[in-house]
Amino acid sequence: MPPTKKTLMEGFRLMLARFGPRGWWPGETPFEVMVGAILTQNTNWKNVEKAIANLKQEDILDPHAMLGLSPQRLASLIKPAGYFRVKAKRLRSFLKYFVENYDGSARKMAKRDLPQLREELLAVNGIGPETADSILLYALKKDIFVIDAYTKRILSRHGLCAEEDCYDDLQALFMDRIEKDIPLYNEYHALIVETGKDFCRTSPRCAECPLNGWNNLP
DNA sequence: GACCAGGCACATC
DNA sequence: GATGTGCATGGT
Repeated sequence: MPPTKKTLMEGFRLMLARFGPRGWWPGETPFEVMVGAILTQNTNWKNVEKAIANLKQEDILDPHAMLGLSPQRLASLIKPAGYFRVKAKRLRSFLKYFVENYDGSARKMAKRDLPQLREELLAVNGIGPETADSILLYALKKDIFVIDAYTKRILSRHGLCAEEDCYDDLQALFMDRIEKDIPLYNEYHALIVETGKDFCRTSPRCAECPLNGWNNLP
């Protein structure tokens, strides 16, 4: 039932042919990517953009500056992204970690190796596996494959994973098979999100699904 | 007005 | 260990 490398790469090819390169992550700096990764938890990206625009407007899209805001002020600025109270708290947890350990420098942070960084990030309140891996791959250019709800749904609809598979199972499914290639990891996840927004919601064969025929399902 | 969106922590059994 | 629930805005 788990896919072969060939199957995984065929899925990638199909999605890329449909959508083209997605140019992820949408963000001008590694820090903006980190902030976006927390703000987009269970939230539409359009809403995150509004929140980030507010931070830019105030000229405080900077780890030290953001940490200097009161929690209430921070929450009011990120309001459009939803869950603004919890996310203000989560952002502050991350900012505290980032400033205390790396002086708010993504370049310094990136010098550490992947396993250590992943462990550190997962220890920060409000950062789970998807957020940690998004920061690692898209902000710090580490070789880690990002899994999300779409990934599971798409694989499951196409008979390529079990319904009960967890985050780590699915991550291993990809990383044990496809080349260790950061641009490929980047694009593959982005294409899964693009596909998942409109397809594979209920059946593997919606009329316009770019993955029709994948894994030779009837 | 229901439903969904690029999750996560915490309570409870 | 599995399951349920709160968190909240904005678009369709």
